[in-house]
Amino acid sequence: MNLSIAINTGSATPIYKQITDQVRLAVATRKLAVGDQLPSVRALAEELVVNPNTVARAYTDLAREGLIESRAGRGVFVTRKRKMFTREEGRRRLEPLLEGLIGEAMVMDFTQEELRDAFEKKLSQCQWNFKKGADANHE
Amino acid sequence: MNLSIAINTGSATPIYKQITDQVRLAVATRKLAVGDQLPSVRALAEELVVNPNTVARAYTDLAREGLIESRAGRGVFVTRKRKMFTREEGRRRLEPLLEGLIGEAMVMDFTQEELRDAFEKKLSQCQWNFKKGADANHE
Amino acid sequence: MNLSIAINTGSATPIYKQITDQVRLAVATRKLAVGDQLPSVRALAEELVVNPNTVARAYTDLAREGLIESRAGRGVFVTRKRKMFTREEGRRRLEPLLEGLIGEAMVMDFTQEELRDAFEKKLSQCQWNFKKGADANHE
Amino acid sequence: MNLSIAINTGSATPIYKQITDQVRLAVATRKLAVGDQLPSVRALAEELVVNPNTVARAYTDLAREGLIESRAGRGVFVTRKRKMFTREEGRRRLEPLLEGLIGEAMVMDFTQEELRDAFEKKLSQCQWNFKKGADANHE
DNA sequence: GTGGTCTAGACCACA
DNA sequence: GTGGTCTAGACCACA
Repeated sequence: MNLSIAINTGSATPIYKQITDQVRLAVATRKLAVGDQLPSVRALAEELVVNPNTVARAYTDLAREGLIESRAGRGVFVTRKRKMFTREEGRRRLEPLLEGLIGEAMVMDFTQEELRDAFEKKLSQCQWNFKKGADANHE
Repeated sequence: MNLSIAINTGSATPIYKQITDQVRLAVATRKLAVGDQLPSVRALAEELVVNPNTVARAYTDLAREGLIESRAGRGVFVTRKRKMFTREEGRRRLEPLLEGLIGEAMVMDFTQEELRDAFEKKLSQCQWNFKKGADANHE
Repeated sequence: MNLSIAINTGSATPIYKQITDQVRLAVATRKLAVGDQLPSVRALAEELVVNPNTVARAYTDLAREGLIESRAGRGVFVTRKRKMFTREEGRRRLEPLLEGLIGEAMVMDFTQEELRDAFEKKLSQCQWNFKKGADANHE
Repeated sequence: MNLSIAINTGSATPIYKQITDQVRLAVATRKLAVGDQLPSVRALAEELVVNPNTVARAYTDLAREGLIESRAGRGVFVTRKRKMFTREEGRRRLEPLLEGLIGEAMVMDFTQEELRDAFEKKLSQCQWNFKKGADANHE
């Protein structure tokens, strides 16, 4: 299992969110592929030294997003990504993240160029569906 | 005082954060200049019909960032913004926000191009210091 | 607050699901209108004699569906219903419920007519968006 | 033995339930008649490549419903389906399923008409006893 | 041994 | 007083 997650207990972002964010990123960067099994709730909890409930919470969130699927008695698996949300909803959910990112960069005296560079650099590490309309068959 | 803040009580973003974000933006876009006075905690709380604690919390955050300064008995003023974070620290803090944004964009079925467009569009709406240190010669 | 929820602790359906189902139905039958406040997590937990976490879990699910919105320090409110999910996803989620309903009716020796009657009767008590395309302005 | 069961290990529905559902459907659609023999627990487990416990669990459920009967040393047979629930009990058990279906349909942005269509479509794919007691004269 | 649900109770963020 | 997060630990469903 090539999934390595790092938790920062001192951070303001809740642990469960750190987990979901990193799993999503692992999928985006192809570190996790469709069909791959994730560590069991208990195993990951032990590894990260957090409560199993916290890991379960993260997994539940990811499952609700359709990114993973948990099968009782068998484990948790990465699923084929489906188009779940409307365009509208997607935009609505992205907005505060964009504003938060830009606001934070501003506060920390980044220039627009620096922020753009950081953004592009991160983006270049990811390889999720490139082409517009690749999911066109999903209404 | 040309500061106009709009609070959306229906929003998921906490009120105190709506205030800090808008003050920061007002400074970034030069709607507020160094030395300008902000409304008092009580005055703003009354104007926005929110709890004074909430305004106080926002002002405290802004003061900690070095963006405003509260001078006892005289009021609250926009101050020279000091650099609080090293580049290194800044990047470390930006990282999870970038990752969160990208992960969410993937889940929301955006393509990389669409995310980039949304990012650039948002960025173009801001007009904060383009060049490093542009703030410095402002005092 | 005209919301009355009845929990059956003996049932196979988890408590949190009984809560979400009944809140959804209350919205569908217009017992709850947009903007209405739901009982606080603690209040409902006390009323139903269940753990606050269980109520919180139900509220979290409903919030993720976009049916309600919880505002820290203020309470939980019914929101304007938005189109969140793609048609595709909607169908996918409805399928097992339809199959479960029909299968259960079959096992219990209902005739198709009886099931249809029960279905239509329940449906007639609901009054959510009637017209096709009422949500057309979304996407 | 014209019984063919297809297991979807990727599905959210537990395997044991996939089995019971398909056996019930086979009986309802007359693919399985009273007196027909079902594969043994071990044989079916091997055929489906699932844990024998899982098949046993499914058979136990079906036996409890009175749909099949396991005769020691001889095998498992389809038996006359006895009515296990009174109308009253039946309706009580159907209620939450109906409410769950309708609530979910609303959340998924279906109109009442669309839900009705989906319901009728699904119903038309089943061919269980149309008339009350049609089962009785089958023995 | 898997994951899912629930309780009891602590502590924090927000208003 | 709101809701949100996390822990510890029990018990159940499933394989």
